[in-house]
Amino acid sequence: LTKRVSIKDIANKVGVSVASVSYVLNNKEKAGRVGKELAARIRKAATDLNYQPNLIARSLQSGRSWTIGLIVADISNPFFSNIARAVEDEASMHNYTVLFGSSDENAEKSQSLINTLIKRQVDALIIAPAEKTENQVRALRKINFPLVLIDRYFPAVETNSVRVDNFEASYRAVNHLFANGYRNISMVAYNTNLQHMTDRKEGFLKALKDHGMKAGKMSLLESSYEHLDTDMENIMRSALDKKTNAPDSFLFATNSLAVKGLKEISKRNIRVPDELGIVSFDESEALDFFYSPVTFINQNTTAIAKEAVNILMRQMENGRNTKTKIKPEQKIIDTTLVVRKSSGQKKMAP
Amino acid sequence: LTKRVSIKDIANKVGVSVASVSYVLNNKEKAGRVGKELAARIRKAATDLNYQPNLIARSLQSGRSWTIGLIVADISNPFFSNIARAVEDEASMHNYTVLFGSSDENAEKSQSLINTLIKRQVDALIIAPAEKTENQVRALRKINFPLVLIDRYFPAVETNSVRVDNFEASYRAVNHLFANGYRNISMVAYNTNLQHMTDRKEGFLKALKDHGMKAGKMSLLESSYEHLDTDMENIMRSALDKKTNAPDSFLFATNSLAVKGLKEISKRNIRVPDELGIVSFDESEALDFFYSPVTFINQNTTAIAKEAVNILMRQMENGRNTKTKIKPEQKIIDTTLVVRKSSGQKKMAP
DNA sequence: CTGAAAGCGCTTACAG
DNA sequence: CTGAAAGCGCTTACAG
Repeated sequence: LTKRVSIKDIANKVGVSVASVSYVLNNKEKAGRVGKELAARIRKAATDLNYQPNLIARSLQSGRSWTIGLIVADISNPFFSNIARAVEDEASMHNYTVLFGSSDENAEKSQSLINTLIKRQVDALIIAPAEKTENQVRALRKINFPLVLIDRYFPAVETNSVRVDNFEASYRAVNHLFANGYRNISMVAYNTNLQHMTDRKEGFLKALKDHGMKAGKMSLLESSYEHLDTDMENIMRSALDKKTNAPDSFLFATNSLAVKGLKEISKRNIRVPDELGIVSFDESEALDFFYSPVTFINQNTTAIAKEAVNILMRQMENGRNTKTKIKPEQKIIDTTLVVRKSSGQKKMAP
Repeated sequence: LTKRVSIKDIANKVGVSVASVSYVLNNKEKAGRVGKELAARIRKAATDLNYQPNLIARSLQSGRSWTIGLIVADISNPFFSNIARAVEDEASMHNYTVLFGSSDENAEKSQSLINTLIKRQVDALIIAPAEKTENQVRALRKINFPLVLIDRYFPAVETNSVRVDNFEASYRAVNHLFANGYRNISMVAYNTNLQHMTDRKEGFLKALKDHGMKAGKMSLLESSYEHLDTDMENIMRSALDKKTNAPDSFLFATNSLAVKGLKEISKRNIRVPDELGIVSFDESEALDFFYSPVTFINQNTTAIAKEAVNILMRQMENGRNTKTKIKPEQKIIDTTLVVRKSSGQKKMAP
């Protein structure tokens, strides 16, 4: 790698001090500084030498890296890659670049990513926190580190967060299924204690109750994240192959669960929606291409990402101007229930 | 944000020089340096103060940022988000972190991303280059910047690259369709001059020729990237609604094209594969869930990403040890044709 | 209008 | 065994 040209090289070439070069290149000649003619020569030299400022040096000096860290469960999951794209776009509008990492829902990995990103001096973090990382978030709050949680959140930790109303979204989905004639509704969720998932489950259970439907042992089915494939195979088999009192509809709590569940449904000769209704959280191509396009709860990933970045920008700006401690913001983004064929009117058994 | 603790704070607390602290924290006490007892005290102080080294300062000093830049067309495209994930994992094994950016197939945006990443002192770049960015790659080569192209490449530029044999993959796909009775095969591709796309088109045309099939004006259909939706609607309409001599099969050159194409096919009452055969490049959930699961050419994204990172690691290592200029590596990763229902035996018209 | 100097947090030859 | 000092590339108050 050939040696990069620095401000010093320009100074030498023009025969002037590095200070003058720096002022000119930062457009700070005002302040009664550097004549027009000299400024022009400096700029020309910079162009001629193809000078690119070393932002690392500038960061060390200024204490700002103009970098945001993004930690999600898995960047290859379409929900998160859509968020990543929107974070990238919004951050770049504010001259920030994004460093990312995938936690794999693992607390240790999450801690290690946070440490790495902080050592790299990111100015702020956007985190979709994994289970059991509550204390990691608390520690960040304690040092007053600019931070916003997305998707998931910890009710007991006062911090910025952007998410949807998961309880309400589930509740509404069940209402919809009920209105279309389904009476034996099952939810398939992850067996995690993360609050957003708990909210989805509780919204589901509350809706069952409000409609006078009982929650039996087939109502709330849970899969682990680590053994998704085998868990989902078992769950779907025991539900779909049940002789009596089998579920007549499913609410999937995430797109990853829906994908696995739909594959099991496809294997069997079940007519959707005639015999089985389906609703899922999250947008995904799988839902579009399932033979009976799947009704889904659309989370506006772009809005979530945008809002998260903007909260950080605003607070960092304020933090620089005032000494008063900043009050955390909790933002709820609206969801939309996109109704399609999979949850159409149930055909009653003859 | 509370002030971060530095090596100086530790030195003050223990009553020792920053040099000693630095040596200990870098496990360089050997070299006849710092007694065991002192080293222990320094380490304890570091832990007590919750010291995290400032990697930006270290980078400025060492000239290495331990950061890799990744530029793709769009991080929210599953092909690229899978690559991003694999790059992340492989890079992290070598203690590198990843900065990413999406070029949107736009040469100006690509240049701006390259500039940003270089100013941020990334040690190397992994780029899926957009059209008309050949000179950007040349400029990087000229300053001997560690670089590897993935997915796409420029035949006229000698540089590292990792990709598949696109010509061969297309050729094989056509062979497969031909063997299953299809004689009026269309390819749907992007209207770009990028070589990987040209290779796919040429493999297709060569196979037609070798099987004695003529390439008519319905054979090679091209969509723009910018107006994908409307272009694909038009392309598919004119092909599918043709009264005579309509295509009996499609080879889609990317998953994004396939998704749009399959939606148009779904709208019509066409039986796949009886009336229409389909093969696509790239893995995707859409292909799995199409009512007739789609045969696809699987590019091993993990292998591509891993290989790209490893080429960079190897060359940076060598670059540090020798003065001899490094020879570029071109690596071809094998593809697999995953045969499924959509390209099954064609039913002859009665 | 302009230069010399200090400093951001670190590493590492150089003296003792 | 240990400290003082230079330097990575930049910015910015301080003197002139």
